[in-house]
Amino acid sequence: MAEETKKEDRRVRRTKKLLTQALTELLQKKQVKDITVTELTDLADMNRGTFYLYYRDIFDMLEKIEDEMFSSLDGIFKPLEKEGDALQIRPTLLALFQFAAEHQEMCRVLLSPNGDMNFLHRLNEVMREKWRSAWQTIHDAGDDEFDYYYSFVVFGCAGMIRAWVNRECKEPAAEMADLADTLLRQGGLRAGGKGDFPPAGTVFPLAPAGAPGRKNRKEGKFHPVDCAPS
Amino acid sequence: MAEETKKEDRRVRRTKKLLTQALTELLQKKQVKDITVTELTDLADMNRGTFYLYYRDIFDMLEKIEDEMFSSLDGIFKPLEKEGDALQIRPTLLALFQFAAEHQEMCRVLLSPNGDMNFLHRLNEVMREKWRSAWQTIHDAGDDEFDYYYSFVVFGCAGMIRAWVNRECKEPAAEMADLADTLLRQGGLRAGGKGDFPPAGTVFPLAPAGAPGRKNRKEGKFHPVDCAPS
DNA sequence: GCTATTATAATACACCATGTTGATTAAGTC
DNA sequence: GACTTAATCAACATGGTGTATTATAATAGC
Repeated sequence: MAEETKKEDRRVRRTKKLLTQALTELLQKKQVKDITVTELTDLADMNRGTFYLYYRDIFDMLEKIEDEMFSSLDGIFKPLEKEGDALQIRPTLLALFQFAAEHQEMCRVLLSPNGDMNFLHRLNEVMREKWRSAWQTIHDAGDDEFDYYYSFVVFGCAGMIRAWVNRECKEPAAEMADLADTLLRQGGLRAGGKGDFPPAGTVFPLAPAGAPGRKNRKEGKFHPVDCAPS
Repeated sequence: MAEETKKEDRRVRRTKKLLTQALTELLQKKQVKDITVTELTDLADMNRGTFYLYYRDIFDMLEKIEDEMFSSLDGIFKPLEKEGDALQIRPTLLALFQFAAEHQEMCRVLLSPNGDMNFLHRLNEVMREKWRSAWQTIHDAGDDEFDYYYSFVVFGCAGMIRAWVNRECKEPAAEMADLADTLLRQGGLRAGGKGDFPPAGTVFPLAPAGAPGRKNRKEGKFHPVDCAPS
């Protein structure tokens, strides 16, 4: 990952930065497949040949950007998984949402309709082993169930992140981590409910226009659970 | 959607079918962006110009295929949402997994690393209103929370489907619906657990090599909950 | 079965982004 | 200030694209 410890030439940094900015801008308007190298370098105001000095094509560039994002994500996770230590679900969730906030624009683009499935795939890969230990600690079930479980969890969190960055990360990351934590522990239907939770098999009537709810709602706060200190 | 009620010419059906087959085959090996019209029609053994009679480019073709999939999904959902009737979570989940099984190959491709984010986006749109009523029935929370909730649910289910179709839908759709139902009602961590579920904030120790669990596991069955009759 | 209709094949064409090269100029490093 | 490296510029062959035109085959309707 960090095979280039020595700092890059200032010109290289500048070039890559300009290209990344231009790509981010273009991705707001059009799909990746419709972006040409010509228009990218044109927007970045540099020679087209310069692009090929670093990237094979637009998709390759996107992948390299994701590389950097994931190596930064690894950096966030590392202190949480010292060998022999413990996996902490809440701090891991918090780290994930902080990561999303830091790379807000790119996350918004990558999880948008024009986005990149490979991003989700790689996120899945990265998270997998982190959750396996927690899963095995409390479950009898085998690998198959774990596969479905963690796929649900990671994709579910990605969905939350998608909605969150689309609202420009209005809520603090800690709140999102709390919400995700609650969803994971209490279930999507139960979390935040009124208390009289219907059992499985319950048929929910279609809510009328002036539906109940949303009155005694705490200002900007969801349903905080206590948080494990790091 | 069904703007063409009159049956298409047999030749048209044949052409579209051959093209779809060829595209599905190519998508197993390479990314959408690397597939050319030339090689597609070459594989389908037809003239290149014929492709342009129906599609603008490869991506347009993929989108049209998704159109047909979603209209079929609508067909599955319709009988479940008669006006004035009730939204039934479990049957809806079952319909979703049956839909995925029917379009197994295409779902596998669309949710793969080479897949299409727009597919997830459209799935999100379709499911949104179906869950809102159930949400409002039992929650005080407002729209923001709902956004995060349903994004979590839909993406989470998509993750499960992804893992499922990657295993060639080994388990019956009903089992997957049960598992999803349990995940939604009891939470991802609690579902299938040993009973002594740790409270929020618990720190999970990293599981040792020969971890406990996976012994008294029921053959091919997860954790069935009772199912609401339609 | 015959005819009118329509889809596909066959071929040709201009267009443009691509990817690469070699020489030149500019910028950064030490 | 000299050395090193990055970015520019111009040029080029390549290949897929999208479209048009004509010919041929399959289909649908009666």
